[in-house]
Amino acid sequence: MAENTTSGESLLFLTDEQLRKGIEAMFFAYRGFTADPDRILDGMDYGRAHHRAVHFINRSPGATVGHLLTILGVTKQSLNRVLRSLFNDGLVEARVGKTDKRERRLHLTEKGAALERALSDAQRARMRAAYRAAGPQAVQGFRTVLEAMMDQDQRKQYQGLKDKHP
Amino acid sequence: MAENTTSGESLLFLTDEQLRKGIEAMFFAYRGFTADPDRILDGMDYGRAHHRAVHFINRSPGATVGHLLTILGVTKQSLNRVLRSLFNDGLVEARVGKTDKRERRLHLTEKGAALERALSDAQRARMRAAYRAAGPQAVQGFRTVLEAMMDQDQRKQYQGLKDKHP
DNA sequence: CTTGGAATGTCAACATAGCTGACGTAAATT
DNA sequence: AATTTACGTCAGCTATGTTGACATTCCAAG
Repeated sequence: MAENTTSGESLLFLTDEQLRKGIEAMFFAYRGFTADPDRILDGMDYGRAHHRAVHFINRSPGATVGHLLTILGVTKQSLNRVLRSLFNDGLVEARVGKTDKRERRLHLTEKGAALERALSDAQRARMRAAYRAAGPQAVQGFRTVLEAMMDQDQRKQYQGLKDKHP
Repeated sequence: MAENTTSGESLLFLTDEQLRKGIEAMFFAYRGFTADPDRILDGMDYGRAHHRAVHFINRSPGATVGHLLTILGVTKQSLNRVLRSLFNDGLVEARVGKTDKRERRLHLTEKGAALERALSDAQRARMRAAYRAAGPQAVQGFRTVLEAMMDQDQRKQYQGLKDKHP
């Protein structure tokens, strides 16, 4: 074995050059990742922020505004602008909380669900193609590295994302 | 084998739920990915756009403005605003092209290189930690999936990024 | 040699999506 | 009754993107 090893394992994947390539891969891949939904949203009065809101409302129906705020990591003023337009256009509706009437539980309307479907179909199609081309083994690694790249809090939110929420 | 298979290979990794988790992983991971440089830039008069410019100028010293434009995928007006401030602050300098005098070949100054180092050190540190935690096998998969997720053009740019350019 | 087009800069105007700060209201909690 | 929480909103600012129009310089081809 001519390679530089530590405890039997090559560390060549930790060179600055390799890390740099990883950084650039993230940059270019993220562009691809958002390209298709962006194309759909372009022309409508919506943008990436609306996409994210609709995505997570669909993902956690009945989520409160506060919950959405922590997931998206933006200010309430910023989110509110987005939600307002989604309300006005009838894509999202808010139901007053049962136990706590201050809360507004968010739900997609049929129209909102349709947009969400269009957006996520496009995004999933790309993801599916990439997954299929790369194979299950690679996908496993992909997910592992991404998870390791998150902040603590983000990782928790990510992992706890199946629960319909608090 | 109790799993659903096609040509001997489980396709469970292509379910909508798996794809959705992949999408969300990209979302949260990208936040982590940019968090550290953003923290450094915050307070200076610079933002993510400056980071990207400095990164790619460092990566391909002598690159022309046009080259940078195609890599970054923004308009010249947008890039110009960024470059102007980098010039004014003495982080980047432009040398007139030897053969084609219309071109401006971009280079980092010592000061610019210092900022680039600070930013990329931070970003690489996170990447390194993630890589180390995930292991070489996972990193391989990570890169494979990301590459498959890019657009054609982006992939070419990504792959050809070692060349010091035309 | 002239001319067309390429590489670049720049002015102006605008949109999106983030931010801070301040204030208001209703409902829950103490 | 007083305080805190959840949410909304007004106002203003910043960063980064966009179009469109126009000028300069210079290479390259007719």
